[in-house]
Amino acid sequence: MSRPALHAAVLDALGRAITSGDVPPGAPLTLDAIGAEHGVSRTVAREVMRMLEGLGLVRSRRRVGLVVLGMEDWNVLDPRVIRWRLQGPGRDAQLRSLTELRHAVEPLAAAGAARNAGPEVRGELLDLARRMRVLGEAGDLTEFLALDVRMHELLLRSSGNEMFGPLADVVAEVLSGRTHLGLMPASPVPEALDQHEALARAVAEQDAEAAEAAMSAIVGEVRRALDRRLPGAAAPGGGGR
Amino acid sequence: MSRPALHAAVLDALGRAITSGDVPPGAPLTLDAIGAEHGVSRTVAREVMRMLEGLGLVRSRRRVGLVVLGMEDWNVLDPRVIRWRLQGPGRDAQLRSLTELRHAVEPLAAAGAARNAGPEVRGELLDLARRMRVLGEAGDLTEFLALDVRMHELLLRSSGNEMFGPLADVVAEVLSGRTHLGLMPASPVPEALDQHEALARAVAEQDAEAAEAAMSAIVGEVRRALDRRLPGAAAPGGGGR
DNA sequence: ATGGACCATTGGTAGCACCTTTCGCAAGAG
DNA sequence: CTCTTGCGAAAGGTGCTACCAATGGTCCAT
Repeated sequence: MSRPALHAAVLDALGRAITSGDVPPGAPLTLDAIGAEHGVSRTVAREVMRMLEGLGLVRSRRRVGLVVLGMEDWNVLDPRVIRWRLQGPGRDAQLRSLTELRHAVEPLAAAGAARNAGPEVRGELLDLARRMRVLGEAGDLTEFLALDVRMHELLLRSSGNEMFGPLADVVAEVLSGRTHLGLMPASPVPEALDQHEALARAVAEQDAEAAEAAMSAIVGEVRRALDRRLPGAAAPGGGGR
Repeated sequence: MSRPALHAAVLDALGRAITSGDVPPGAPLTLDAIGAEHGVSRTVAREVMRMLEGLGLVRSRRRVGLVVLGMEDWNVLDPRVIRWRLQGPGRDAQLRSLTELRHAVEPLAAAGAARNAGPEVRGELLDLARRMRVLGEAGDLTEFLALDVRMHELLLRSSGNEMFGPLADVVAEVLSGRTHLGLMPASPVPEALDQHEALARAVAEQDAEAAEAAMSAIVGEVRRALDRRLPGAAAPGGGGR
């Protein structure tokens, strides 16, 4: 609280309100209204507005104020937007989208890591896989989650592609969201442990193809589990509008 | 130019300066300096700073001013950061990274589009492929580029995953950058035309697997062409530091 | 319908009080 | 003489208020 979290607080409130659909697209806001609502001055309201504008959540127009934009204009890849959407009603859809994104990116990242990771990273991966087995079989979900997150982060950041690194936060959110939402079995299934071990070994042996396959298997399994638990929009064959 | 564009101009200048490495990480800026440098008031400088902060380019600290952050903190997925990096010295690396990202995402997006796209989109895709062949064989690179961009955009936006849509801008940048950089042959190779046609047909027939394969072939070819023209960091087998 | 006047609201500037953080300097200890 | 400790001052972001300019809806008059 010692931090001047003034901007952050207002930004968070507005961001959540918009991404949750609480403030629908097209709704008009004004700086004064924001200022009054949150008890801040016009200046800070303006700066918050600039940030929201940067995130594509609103657009500022003279005489009319701030117009809330629709999801098609949002910077849905921005970590803040992701986090906001992950709370609020769009959570399931967001989780599904992010998992598909993971399915796209992580296998390639694993392959890249197999090619680029240094000996230190390779060692840590093996160590992580080993400890995951121990903790997984012991049923310690919390610690298991931490290792899981760490492994994926390590791979994304060692992939040699700086565009993949930031997705580590996303993966962390998805994994922890999945765990805390009770979408995980009480104890990780043995297959998951095997797959992570295979993944770590593939990277350690610099076998890009095997790493890609292993990661693809892991995320694919996650995706299938998600579809099983959250029946919804993914029904194939339905024509769009 | 009718727009005041004051913020935008300063933001652009600062963003380019930072992402190009012209202003190195750790360098100190102050609001007053920014204001004086660009002839704007402190307020504008502050709002620009807030946007830069939102992009992860700088961090504001009391008494010290704005410290420029390193690339690991940048929001490298933000369209503005991408655009800035696409100009300036990091261009090649950026092009390579983005192409790899495309390689990750676009095949899945194509598969999604095959499942989700409505008849209207499917029709437009077929039409696009047809016109691409005509223009490609005529050697009209500019118009060809426009159609190419449109096709990829259509697929990304129809993929049913809202996380993929924003990447359409990225793809557009990459494609146009590639063309304008002379990385394209004077006339598109027939294979590319065939592949795009196969892609459009696969989506039209709602054959997700074929669409994924076709798109993978397209982007894979692009990637290989890029590696051929820009020898560099991608050498496999080299251990990290 | 069309043109013009009005005015709400953002865009931009200026200056102020406040508070945190850092730096420099001085004094004392070893 | 050097190193540590502590204190005070300055620097610079944080937040506020007040003010004017620009602009584009809105609405009225013709």
